[in-house]
Amino acid sequence: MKREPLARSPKSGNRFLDSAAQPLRIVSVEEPTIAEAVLNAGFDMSNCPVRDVMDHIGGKWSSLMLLVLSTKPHRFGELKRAVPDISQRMLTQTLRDLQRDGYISRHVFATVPPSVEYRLTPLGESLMPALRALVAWAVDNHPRIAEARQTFDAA
Amino acid sequence: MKREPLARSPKSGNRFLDSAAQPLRIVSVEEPTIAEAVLNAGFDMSNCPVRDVMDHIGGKWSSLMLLVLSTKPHRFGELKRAVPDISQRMLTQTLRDLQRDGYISRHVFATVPPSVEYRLTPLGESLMPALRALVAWAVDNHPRIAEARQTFDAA
DNA sequence: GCACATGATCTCGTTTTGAGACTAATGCGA
DNA sequence: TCGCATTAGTCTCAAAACGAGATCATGTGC
Repeated sequence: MKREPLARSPKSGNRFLDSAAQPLRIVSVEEPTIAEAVLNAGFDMSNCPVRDVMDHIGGKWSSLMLLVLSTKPHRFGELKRAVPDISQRMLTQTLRDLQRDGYISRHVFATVPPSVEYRLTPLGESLMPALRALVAWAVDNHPRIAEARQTFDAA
Repeated sequence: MKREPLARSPKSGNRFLDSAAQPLRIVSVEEPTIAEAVLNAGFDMSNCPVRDVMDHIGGKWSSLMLLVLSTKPHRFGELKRAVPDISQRMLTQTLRDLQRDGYISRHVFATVPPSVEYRLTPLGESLMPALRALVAWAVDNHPRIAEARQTFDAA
């Protein structure tokens, strides 16, 4: 259990507005509250869906799983072989989290040995364009990132 | 040990499928390898840029930082206030990782007390459209996810 | 019997994250 | 002048997440 820590308690709340009461001295630019920043980004912070969603699909294996499942449904063992360096433990957990959030569905076949198939739900499908866009960006800009990293590490 | 509290050592920074050290096992006969799956998704797995990039911008705070910085440059303290529930330690680390990968730049002003400003680089800016698309999706679909989660937890 | 394959869980140890105290030089009020 | 706040971080320690491997139940082929 204890699968909850990922879901931040709502009352650990973000008080974005108290910053408005803090005038700055040195660099006199007034700062936007998180509410503003986030509104500029195009969403409402009131119940912070961003972190709620991003923390899940941004998990170490989640996006990779979704990507693999977007090609066709996979069984547990297929996924394990498709992503060789995921531990069985994390595979189980990632799949369950994805299922819990409604991105994928799980179908058990009472064969012997039993087999379990995972596939994207419509909700999961609807995420793919945005996810692929991010992946495409990653591919295009990976060299630049590698270069920046090298430069940084040299210093 | 390997405390290295803040500076992630360059060598440990690449623990995701180091393509050189751990070649993909193309063992499966009947199912698509990760390489195939990922090629279908539109990129080359040979040096796995996806996890390399996704694991960073998909980090717990990275995307939020980028989002906030996309509105305007921020100082350290501003960021801290803008995202009240990030610890100073994680803020420092997130910013340094982002800087290392070339998403943001860091400018120190020798005022007193000293101030440090962070801002998006052109590379960071170029990521924003894709990131915003993901955020937009998150906002649009958050209710569905919450519902799925509730349904799942009920069972 | 015995090994094998399935999907999943348990235990253990390592890595990453979180909470909070602590640093430096200086400005401010009392 | 004492004390306290400011700046951007660092340090320590505990908690959480993660990884590797063993284990489980069960039926098939040998």
